[in-house]
Amino acid sequence: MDKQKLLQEKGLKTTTARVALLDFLEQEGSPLDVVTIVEKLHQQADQATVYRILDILTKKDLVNRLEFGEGKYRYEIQKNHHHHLICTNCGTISDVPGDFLGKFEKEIKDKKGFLVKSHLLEFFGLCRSCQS
Amino acid sequence: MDKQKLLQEKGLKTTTARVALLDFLEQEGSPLDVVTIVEKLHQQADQATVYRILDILTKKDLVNRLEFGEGKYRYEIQKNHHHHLICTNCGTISDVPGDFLGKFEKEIKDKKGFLVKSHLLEFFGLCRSCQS
DNA sequence: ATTCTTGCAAAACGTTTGCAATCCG
DNA sequence: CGGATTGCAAACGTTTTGCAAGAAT
Repeated sequence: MDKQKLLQEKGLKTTTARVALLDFLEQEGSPLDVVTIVEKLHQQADQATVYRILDILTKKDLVNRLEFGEGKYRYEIQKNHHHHLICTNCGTISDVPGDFLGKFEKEIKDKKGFLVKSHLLEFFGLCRSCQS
Repeated sequence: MDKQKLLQEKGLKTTTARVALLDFLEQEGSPLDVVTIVEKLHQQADQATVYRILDILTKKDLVNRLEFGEGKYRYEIQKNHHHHLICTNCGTISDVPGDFLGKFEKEIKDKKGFLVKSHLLEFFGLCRSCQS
């Protein structure tokens, strides 16, 4: 995917830091915290810059900001709607596809009058190799 | 509910700070952040103490720790399994009862081999009075 | 040329910790 | 009495911000 075009479409200037960050997140796939991102980006962007880029990319929906109850944020490249399976033993994070809450959100609208715009759903447990 | 008994059952000493905090959270009902709790507790407990109490009460399942993507934790008194409807306009938080994910968690186990132990689910949108 | 973006350093914010004093059982 | 709990202050990790320099359109 052409990162330059992606950025232009969102009205953002093309900079090496932004392209590097997008490339990196795309290649990684799973949600990472900022310390890790800065480390792996290896000098290509200052920490403050990383925060600023992640912030603006999140607002432009190119990146997804998540919380896993760790007291910090994680970021991943935007993809099809999915949730995460977080292994509380080894820390591995895998994706689980699908948006199966639509039915329930309609129910909420009907019964409570609350109009759901988005939701946050993550699963915690044990991955296959950590069960025994 | 008798807070002293509750604490004793969990092997915790009865202190004025703990009882005050439990009373307060029970009376409030919805999830609050620590600053708010300390404020409303009005001198009945230091901030560090509040953190420590919330920590231990969370571990003992008397209190529930939540994250709403705000970069901080919120705490509520433990009640029946439920999720939250968070109005992104006025900030009001209401409960929505029910644990309807069991079916999907079984599916996850069957298809992915991942054993779900707990989940995190919150809904964001507009409450009845903020739609127009 | 003008506006946007970056690096650096400092600050802000939420949370945790060390230690001595105090309280509970 | 002895161990658990607390207050205070300091430390910590994460995130944000001010400002001057630099880069993109």
